[in-house]
Amino acid sequence: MRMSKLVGRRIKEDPKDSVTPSHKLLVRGGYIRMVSTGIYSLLPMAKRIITKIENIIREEMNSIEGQEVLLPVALPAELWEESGRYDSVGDELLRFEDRSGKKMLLGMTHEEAVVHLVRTEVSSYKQLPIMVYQIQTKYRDEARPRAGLIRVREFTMKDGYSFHDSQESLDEYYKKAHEAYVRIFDRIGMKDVISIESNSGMMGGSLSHEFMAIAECGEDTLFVSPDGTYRANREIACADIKFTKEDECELEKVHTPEKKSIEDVSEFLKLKPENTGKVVFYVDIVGNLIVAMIRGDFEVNESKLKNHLGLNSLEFADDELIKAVGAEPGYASPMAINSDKVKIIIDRSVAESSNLVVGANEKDYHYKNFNIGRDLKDVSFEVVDIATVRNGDPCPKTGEPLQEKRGIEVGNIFQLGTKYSEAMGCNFLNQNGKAQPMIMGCYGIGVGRAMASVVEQSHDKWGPIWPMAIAPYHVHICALNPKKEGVKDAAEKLYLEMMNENIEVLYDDRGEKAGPMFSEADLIGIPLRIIISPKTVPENKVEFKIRGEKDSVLIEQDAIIDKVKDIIKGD
RNA sequence: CGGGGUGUAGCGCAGCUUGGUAGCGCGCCUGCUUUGGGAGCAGGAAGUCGUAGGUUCAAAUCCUAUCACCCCGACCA
Repeated sequence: MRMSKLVGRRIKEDPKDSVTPSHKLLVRGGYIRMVSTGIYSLLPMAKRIITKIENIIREEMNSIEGQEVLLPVALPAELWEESGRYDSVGDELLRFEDRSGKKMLLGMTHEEAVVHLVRTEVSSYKQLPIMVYQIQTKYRDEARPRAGLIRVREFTMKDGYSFHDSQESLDEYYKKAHEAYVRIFDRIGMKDVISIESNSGMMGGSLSHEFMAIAECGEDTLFVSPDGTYRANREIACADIKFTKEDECELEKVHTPEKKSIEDVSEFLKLKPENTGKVVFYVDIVGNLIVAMIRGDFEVNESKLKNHLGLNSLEFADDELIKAVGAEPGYASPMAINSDKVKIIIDRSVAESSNLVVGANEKDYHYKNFNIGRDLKDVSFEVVDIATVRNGDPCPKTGEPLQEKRGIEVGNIFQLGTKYSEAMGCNFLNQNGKAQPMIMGCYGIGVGRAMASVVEQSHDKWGPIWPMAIAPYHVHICALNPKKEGVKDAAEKLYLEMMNENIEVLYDDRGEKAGPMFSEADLIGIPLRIIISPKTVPENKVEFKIRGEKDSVLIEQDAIIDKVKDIIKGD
């Protein structure tokens, strides 16, 4: 490709309001352009990268017997009504009507569509297991797109769905899919990606893993043990904290005027936050009150609480509701709360500690020396781990301090079970001729997000450093001073020879000065650079430089093609 | 959905307080000089100042409404 004709200009300045490296560099390098919030056009070089990522994914999916299909983007609402998700999914599902008033939607995920396909095409245990996948546009009406391609409304996703006649079959395939994912991210050239246990969320089902590209700008927080054996999303992560019981002291009421927060109370009483207990009030969607109690030095993990209660949403309760059950906001404790009306969940940290300071359910008063076994005898409650793990808390597997990291979710795999097949009648006949719902797994990868994640992990201050496997071009030829004797001829000749050898080459034929030409080459980030200039043409040599390395080397013109081919092959 | 902020040339911005010829840098076009890490000179094209009302002799500037976008939070298969 001649750079003089390449669509996609380089931009010197960072785009307004961009924050993350991948956003800045992909825009500045002429890879992506925003059309509307969270909606981007991919320019030719980005399209080349995306195609390469897709092909790697395709090869690996095919290697685990995946069959590629293409399901519709626009779907009838009735399909989603069958699964129940037309109503249960929020505003991120874009709903609309066609000309006749028929309810439609844009697919944000394709369980319904794939079940529609498989339930009519597959009917016998003899055909199972199968996996179908597609690489296709998804639309999600995200509340807040951000960070360039990291969170967008319209994006390309590989989504695969497997169908099984038994849990064992799903387990076996799930493992193979996990291995395929590891290979995919390795081949794409992502440097630091780990799979973690994750929360299944609205997808339903049980076992799930997220593949996280470790990056500063990641939206998820995860905890990893130093040896890597424990890896979990903060939404579900647990820590094995050893609490110690002490001798119980007398319950003592103390005056704590205007001291509502844990900080204020512990400072006022000259205690540490871990000597206190705090109470958080939630309401579920139908208005039931939930009282969560945790030691003052921890935070309630709402997703763990939701998972325990089997709820999709929880909100903080307002003061009216809190007072209605006999508690005093700011001075609340589960003592004397009417436990018929509310569900009381107590974290381990409270159950296994002694002599805590808790509210007295009376303005400006707290109790010292609260002990759950003695002071909560008349109240029914459950003890559950609802604590948010903190950096350095002991790992539940190894006991070593957990490390907190940020990650971009670039892929995930779920065991869906029979949630969709049961709701939508996706059955097969077993060996006894009896109908049974198929057991499903699903497997997603965000393609554009993967590209952005590679940039997050592989760039310097001048631009991206593309891994060879997905680089838009292998080689960038810079013809410096092409008007001088022989330079243009040598560059053109090399360009054509490389094309003949099927080397993917971008050729800067514009005659720019060295400064702009090199800066733009860095900003584009192609792995290999060849500089042809009046300095080296008379000696029949070229300069050769690897992106990300500091110095260039001189190489005979005759030898450069073989050299380049070796590097491309070896990478 | 809550809080904060921004809309002026392709990009980045100034001008607005105190109304009076729409500006700067980069980029783009032409010519000459220059050519190893973002060159110089000369000339040129390009903006209904987000949109709609209003006030005024006169509005980018004042008033009202509205839309779009960004950041933080809530939410997020």
